[in-house]
Formats: sequence, structure tokens, C-alpha cells
Amino acid sequence: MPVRLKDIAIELGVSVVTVSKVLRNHSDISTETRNRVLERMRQLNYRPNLAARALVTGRTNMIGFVVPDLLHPFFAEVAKGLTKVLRKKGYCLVIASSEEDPLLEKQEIEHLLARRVDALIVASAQSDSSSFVLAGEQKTPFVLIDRFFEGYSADFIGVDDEKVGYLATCHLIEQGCKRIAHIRGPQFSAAHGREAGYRSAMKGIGQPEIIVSTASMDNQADARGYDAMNELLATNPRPDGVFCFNDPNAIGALSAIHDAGLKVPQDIAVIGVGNLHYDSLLRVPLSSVDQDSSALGEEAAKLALKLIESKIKSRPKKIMLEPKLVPRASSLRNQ
Amino acid sequence: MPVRLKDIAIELGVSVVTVSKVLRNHSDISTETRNRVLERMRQLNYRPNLAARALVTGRTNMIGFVVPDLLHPFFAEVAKGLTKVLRKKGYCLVIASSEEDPLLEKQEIEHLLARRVDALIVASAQSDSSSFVLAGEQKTPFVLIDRFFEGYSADFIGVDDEKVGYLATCHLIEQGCKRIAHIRGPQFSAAHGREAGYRSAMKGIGQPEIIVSTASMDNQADARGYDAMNELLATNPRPDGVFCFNDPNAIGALSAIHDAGLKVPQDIAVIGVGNLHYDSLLRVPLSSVDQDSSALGEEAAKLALKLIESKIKSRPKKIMLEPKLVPRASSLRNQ
DNA sequence: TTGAAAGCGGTACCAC
DNA sequence: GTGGTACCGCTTTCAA
Repeated sequence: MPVRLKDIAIELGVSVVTVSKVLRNHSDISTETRNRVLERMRQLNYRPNLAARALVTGRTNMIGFVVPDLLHPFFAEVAKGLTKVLRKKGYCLVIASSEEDPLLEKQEIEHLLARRVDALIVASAQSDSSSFVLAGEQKTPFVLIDRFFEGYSADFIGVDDEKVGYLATCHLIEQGCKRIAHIRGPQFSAAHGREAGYRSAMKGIGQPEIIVSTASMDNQADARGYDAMNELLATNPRPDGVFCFNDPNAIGALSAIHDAGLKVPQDIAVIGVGNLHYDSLLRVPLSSVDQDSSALGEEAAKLALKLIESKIKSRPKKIMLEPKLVPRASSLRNQ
Repeated sequence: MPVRLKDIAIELGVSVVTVSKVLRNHSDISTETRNRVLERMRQLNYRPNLAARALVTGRTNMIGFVVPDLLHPFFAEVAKGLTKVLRKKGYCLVIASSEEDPLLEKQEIEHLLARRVDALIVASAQSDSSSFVLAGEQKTPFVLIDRFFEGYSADFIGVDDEKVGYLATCHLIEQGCKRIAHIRGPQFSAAHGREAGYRSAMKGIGQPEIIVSTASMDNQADARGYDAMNELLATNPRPDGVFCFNDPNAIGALSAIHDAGLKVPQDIAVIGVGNLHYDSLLRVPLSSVDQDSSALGEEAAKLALKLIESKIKSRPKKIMLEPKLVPRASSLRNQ
């Protein structure tokens, strides 16, 4: 039903090829013909069938984006960064959510691959890399964000998690905390990095490390943080500072502390990661480490586009963005 | 590079058609042939090129989703509901963000139309309906969510906004508020409905209506709420209850009240709309009206699929979901 | 039950 | 400058 190249060609008494060339700004078309064609295209509101074009060019101009959870503001913000860059280049974003389920993630990746997306951007929920081997087979470039696999080399963009942990912990130290605990994240690279940063900072003050793990990654990160914090509160002496894997965890921790009748930051200072935009609106505004998710999205998009352009596969890049401390009331004890 | 139907056909010494039929579970294929083909498909990890299929069937199995702002949890949740039902049907979701810009929105819609998405789901940022006329021309079904246009008939799914306003206002009345103000949203249908509900509830108690408008819809709804609340605080006597268009507005209002040295809910009770999942974690947990965004997404997806299936265009449906009151500390004065 | 041929709406290549 | 032709990978139709 929509207008086709052919329709315009017939109407104007030129060939399909000519119209096609005008469409793509080929130089070897007379100005007159070009104008006639353009004019008519506009009148008819012609839009090329991108599926057809994809079939012959082998490029769909689509990028697949797989996230563990769309509701998590971090991924939403990354998505926003992605669209910002991709829109300008005429690409569009196909989003799939894995709901933190490795199996689903794999299915979604295969689906996107069948769709022949030009590149894949994945924040992976899974611990093995078999899906990516698949992508590799089809020569579909992919970039990992936020979470990567130890021992599997791929293009990656994330924040420098070790620095995140270091920044956060040092901040607590500067605020006078002595017994600083870490509520650790699930088995992802980010958790490793942040823990390493914490350890490294703790070495500096010669205090023992106190680490508890959250049970799993799921949609109830705050509940996880609540439980973990209660574990910590049961220890004696209890910590006077806590660095949480992420803000939802930290929010849960805040609740636990509050429920125990203790005060933040006087009794226990708390800091999280993510700088969610409602952190400042919480009962006690939450200190955090900002990951600049939007920039992460933009960088990821740029990298993906570059990978699409370059025929030859270059050595995987690993881009680390700088985290930034955002101190708020939950950790500021010096005033 | 990826395996094609043809490759398998040649290898097995059958025709392309046969393989194609197996792929789509056609009945008229001998069990033996079918098994041989399926076997080989599995071995080679064959995935049909969906772009090619789209070209001939005229169906892309893609649904376009246009939102004003991905970061707004409401839309993220709707998206989640959408993917949940679309995934099962083999559809995928192409997301575009209009950043609350009508022009961008129009461009994105045209882009998606060029992509030949099978249906369009739009939470519109614009006040005219020209883009939808376009969609209509291409016979692409579309469903509006959350916001619709007065005088333009289209399939729509949203919450019953009048009831939202009524519920919220009645709740404030029950809590003993007398001078109840409404911070009104921008010029969208939702704002009209909620305002109407507010008015209707106010009629019942014979108190004057107090309405202020937020300047515009943008990413800083909380700042808008802050400003609007300050306007209200300047009036004399000031309100003792405020029903805000949405939760971000309400959060801004809370800050303004707090900054003015007043107490919530004792001095002023506040309620918003949206039931964002961090409402309960705020300095003062925010009362809200829940819109069940996830269900909204699921319903929208189902409706879109139905529209795609049914050849003939039926009369546009308007589905209204029931809102639900979620009272929290910001409005509970009776205890 | 199987397959040959046509064609979906474009683009690439090469002759004119 | 312009256009004929082949073809991208798949489905559809119809004949064998």
C-alpha cells in the first residue's frame, strides 16, 4: 500500500535506478531530474522500505540492546544515551529485557541476531559467554557494558569499578569511620571491582575488612540491602560506615538502620553507587558514586558504530569511565 | 555469511521450498524429510533472516514504542509490560524517545513507519495528530497510551484519570483537609481528567477550588512542583492539602513545604500520582495513586496484536484501567 | 509430498 | 546521466 520507488519511477517516466540514486544522493544525476524526483517524493511522502534495503545491503541499521531490567534507572539512562547518538545516524534501538535470566537473555540475543541487527549492546546477566560466540560466528559486532567476563575478551565499556570502591571507601574514612563494612554485589565483574577498591582503601588504615554478600541479583535489591544490613547490625562491635554495592542496596540498608533505631550518618554512615536521581530526595539524602550512565550509553553507541564501520576486527577495546563522588547527608559527619 | 535456507536445501538435496515449509511447520511434508531438515537446521544453528521474511510477508514482527522520556519510571514500566507479552509472540520492541519534543516525536514516528513496524504504541508529547494520520495512511495500526487527543478518535489505553483525581482528592478530604489545592499538569488529557476529578470531589464539600499550573512538561517535573508549591505557600490562608498531578511534582512540592519550615502531613498533606517504587523511601513516604503501569503495558500490547490480526478496522476502543489509592505518611493525619 | 517460478522493494554493477 | 539486469533470502502459488 505505501508508495514504492517503482511508483514514482513510472509516474515520472524515469527508471527505478534513477529514483533510487536520487534517494541516496548519488552525484551522477542531473539537477533537474533530481528535483523532479525529490519533489514527487515529498508530495507522496515517500519512505523507503528499510526491510527491503536491509536485505540487499546486509545492513539493517538496527542496534540490539539487551538489559537485565529496564526499570533499573541505570539501564534506562544508558538507553537514553544510546538513542541520543543512534538517532542522529539513522539507527534505531531494539530493546530486549532479560529479566536477569540467563536463559532468556540467550534467547533474546538469538532473536536479535536473527533480526540481523548490525550490532549488539549487552549488559549481561549471565556468567558464560556462549551467546557471544554465536554473535561472533555471524560476525555481528557486540559490546558489553557494565558487566564483563573475566577471561573473555570483548569490547567493553563500563565505569572503573575498582576506583568506585576506592573512592567510596576513602570518603567514609575521611568522614572518620573506623569500622567500615562492604555490602557486596552478586557475582559480576562490577562486584569484584568494587570489592577490590574497598579492600585496597581499607589496607591504608589497617582496619579489618567486613564483607557481607547480597543473596542474588534481582528486582528487589533494596530488600537484599535490608537483609545484609541486618546481618551487619548483629555483629559486635557494629560497623560505623557501610559502602553498598549500589543505591538500591543502600536504600535498603538505610531502612534497616532506621528500623534498628540508629541514626544516619551519626551512628552509621552510608554510601552507595549509581547516583540515582532520587537519591537526594530520600528520607536521608544518599551519598553515592556517580557512573555517568548517560555518557556510558553514548560511548557504547559510538563504539558500536565504529565496529560496524570497520571491516577488520581490531583488538577489543576496554573503556573505563571515571566515577565521581557525590557526597550527601548519609555520609557527611564532619559538620 | 550466516546459513541460508538455500544452503540447507542444497546440502540435503531438497528444494528451498521444502526447507521453508519445514521451517514454518507446514503439514504437507513427510516426517522423514522434516526430521532430516530440522536436524540439520539445529546443527547449523539456522535462524531465518527476518528482514527477508518481512519483505515478502509484509510483516516485520516489530512494534514501535514512542515515549516522551525513557527515564520516567512510568514509561519504563509500561515498556516492561509490553515486552512481557510481545516476547511470547515473537515480536520485538523498537523504542524511540521523543524527549517531550513534538517535532522529534513526529520524526521518530515516521522513521518507525519507514521501518514498517506492524503497529505503533505511542505516549504522545504533541498536541496535534498529524503523525497519526500518517500512520493511518499506511494502514499501520496504532494505540495511544496515557495521553489522548480530544476530538481525535483512536484506540487508547490509559487509566481513568477522572477517577484518579477524585480518589486522591476524596482521600485528602477524609483526612480532614479543608483548603485543598491542585497542582495541575500540562495540557494533556491526563491533566484534564485529573483536574475534573478534583473539581468533582471539591463540589462535595463546598470549598473553593485552588488550582495552579506547572509551567511545562519536561524532565524536571520535581522543579516544576517545587515552584508551583511555592506559589501556593504564598497564598493566604494557605492550603492544608495538595493533590499533585504526578509523583515527581509531588516530590518537588514536598521539598518546597519542607524548605518553608512546614510539616507534612500536619501542616499540609500531599498526594501524587504514579506510585513510583521509591515513593515509600522518601524523606516523607509519599501517598500516591497507582496506575498499574505494567498492566497498562500488557493491555496495550494485547490490543496492538489484536489490531494487527484483524484486517478490518473496528471502532476504536478506549480502555480505562482502574486507579488504586496508596496512602502513605504524606497524607495520613488521622493517627 | 515436492518443487519451479515469480516476486516482495530495494541496491549494485555495468553497459549505453 | 541514465537504465537494464541480476539478485538479496525468503514466501507464495500452482503445477507435477
